[in-house]
Amino acid sequence: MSAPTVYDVAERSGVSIATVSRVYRNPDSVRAQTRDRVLEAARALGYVPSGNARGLASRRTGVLGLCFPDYADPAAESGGESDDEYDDSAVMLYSDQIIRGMERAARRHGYALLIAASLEGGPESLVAKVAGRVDGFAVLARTVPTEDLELISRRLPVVMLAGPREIDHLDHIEVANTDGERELARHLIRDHGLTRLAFVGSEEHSPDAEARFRGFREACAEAGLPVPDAPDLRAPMMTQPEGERAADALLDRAGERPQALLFANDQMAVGALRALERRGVRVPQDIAVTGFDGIPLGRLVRPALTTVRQPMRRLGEEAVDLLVRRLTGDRDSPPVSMVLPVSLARRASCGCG
Amino acid sequence: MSAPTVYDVAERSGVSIATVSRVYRNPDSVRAQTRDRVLEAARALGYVPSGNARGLASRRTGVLGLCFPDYADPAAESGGESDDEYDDSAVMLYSDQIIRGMERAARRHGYALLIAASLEGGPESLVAKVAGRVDGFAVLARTVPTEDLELISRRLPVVMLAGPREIDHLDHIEVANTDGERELARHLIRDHGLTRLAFVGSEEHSPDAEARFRGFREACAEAGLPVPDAPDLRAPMMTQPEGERAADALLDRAGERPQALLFANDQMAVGALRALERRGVRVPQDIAVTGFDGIPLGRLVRPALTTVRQPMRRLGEEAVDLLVRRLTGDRDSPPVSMVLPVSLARRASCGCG
DNA sequence: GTGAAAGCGCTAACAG
DNA sequence: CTGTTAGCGCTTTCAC
Repeated sequence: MSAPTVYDVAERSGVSIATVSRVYRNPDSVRAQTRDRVLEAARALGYVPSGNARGLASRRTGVLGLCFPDYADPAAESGGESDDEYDDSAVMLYSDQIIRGMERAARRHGYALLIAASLEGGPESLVAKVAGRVDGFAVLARTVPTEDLELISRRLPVVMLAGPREIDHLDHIEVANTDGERELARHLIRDHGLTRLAFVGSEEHSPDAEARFRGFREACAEAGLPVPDAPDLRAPMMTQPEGERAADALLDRAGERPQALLFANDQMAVGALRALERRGVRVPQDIAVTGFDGIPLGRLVRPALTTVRQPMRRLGEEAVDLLVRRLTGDRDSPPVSMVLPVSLARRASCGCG
Repeated sequence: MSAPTVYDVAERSGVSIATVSRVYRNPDSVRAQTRDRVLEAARALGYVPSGNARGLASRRTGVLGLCFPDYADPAAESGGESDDEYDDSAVMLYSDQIIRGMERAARRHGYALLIAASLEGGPESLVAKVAGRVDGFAVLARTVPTEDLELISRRLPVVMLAGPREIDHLDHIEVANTDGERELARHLIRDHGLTRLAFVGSEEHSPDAEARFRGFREACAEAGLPVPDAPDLRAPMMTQPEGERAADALLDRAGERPQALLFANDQMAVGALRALERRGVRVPQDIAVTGFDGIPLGRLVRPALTTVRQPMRRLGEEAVDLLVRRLTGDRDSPPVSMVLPVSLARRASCGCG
């Protein structure tokens, strides 16, 4: 009943355990005939090398990891209102895309991928579990307590994804939030001739939203428009319902109605679209709406949402490449901080397409 | 430089390694004061338990696995023609959905998920790698040589996903291909009053396509329509280009033009849509088109594709539940064969919506 | 509640 | 090219 080991295979094929090991590790270092005997015995016994034992002995696992928060999914936050029309089988989450990117890249380098979403703390926390079983791993921003990361990163390569750099000496990859929003606002101003723009940020501590707001300000400054000190509105959370509420609030304000609503993310923008439709305000004729992220849902809604697309897939790939670099010698070159370019998706909600 | 171990922690906190181990495994079995000392020492040293060592000693990893083929993605097969409009960030692949389902379920049960797409064979094959590092795993149909599975399943629980049951004594989950296609055809016949239906299958050995064809036949029989012995056409592969070709071929045939084209999968149906548009044949007015699978792309094309949606997400969840059952005692109850229900998505391409 | 000792199954020098 | 010999870092009886 208990699984066969190298000893069983060695005995059955009349060689030593070292040779069995070699057959699996470096087949060419064993005479073909011997190798075949070993393989045959292994086959007969149903032998499968224990990854744990190998890992223990060789101090490497051949596995890379990814920790992501449960809530890392803007799309998942929509909560109760699961429009059957947009059932979640269609909605690709951030984490899904990162996983895909990492999996591909990992495979190219001969690694497998271990994924885990945040559980609860304690000594048996998520990170510990992952960290103990991989050669290196990526963490989506704010998934893991900084303190834990600090600790773990002393023992194996860690790369932080998205979000701001929380720990100086860790490798870190983010997207060009500021550039993206600046370009988006610039497009609205220059190509559509809009001048009264409103930016909706977040009350939550969101460095991403802040960076985007900075981009917005820069575009205003460039164009000689008034440069706001703070977002026109901060939503309590960056969800669809809050976007809906935000749109209502902004339109109900006294004074001239803005010509464009720039939301810090797509979820809110999609919510806003709904509010505007309800109020009979036409998009983009009466008002333009934009988001940020490039979630697939943005393409499904009407009008399709103009937004800034984040290259999540590439984020995952770069993460793996970085980890592999660290694992293959380059252990102590200075920490990398990489900013991936984003791209503007001009769709109907701003008057394009 | 080398990572601290239980010994280091034990020494620093003045206890034995057994106690250190207990703190991580069963905190309550250690006096609070002792525990805190240990935890503090661990923290100070940057101690992270080695998953490999734990796995070796305890004979369990707390990890479940998934092997999926590289080509498991109907959506990925479209190959060269990457319509920028449908960039892949929007396209959720089967494997992505299964991963998501498995990850969620695994997390609920306290497991992490190890994923790996097929690499190459050899002793160091994909399965071996995964199999050696998990407590049990799921395999997408035809990812892994039957022979290997046969072997491995002697040592740990394996569940096969989708496709037909290749190995009798393995747990197996599939979707209701026959039921789904039957219902789809019935809908065309009863609700839209169509009588000349053409089914496009595959030349490849595809039990799924065959099962769907059976459903088609049953619906025909039920309705008193002629029951074909074989699909009206078998495409060499179930891809978009082949679907395009198939539509052309079918329309070029002598005799009355069919009123509906039922494709064995969405990819082909999407290709067909393109062919029909090119020829100026209107869908659904001149001819109805249906697919099978429920890929997101089907919702983006115009007209939106009527299809049968497979619950991939649930497939993943059920797989995990099954594995966990096997891992918690129920080792030798007879193999399960589960068929998940599918659902009809009536959209514009059949005349609905 | 805590310690001592014996492996878990493999890799990694080092010999031969 | 193959065998010998130590561990890798932890869990697990079994004592105390």
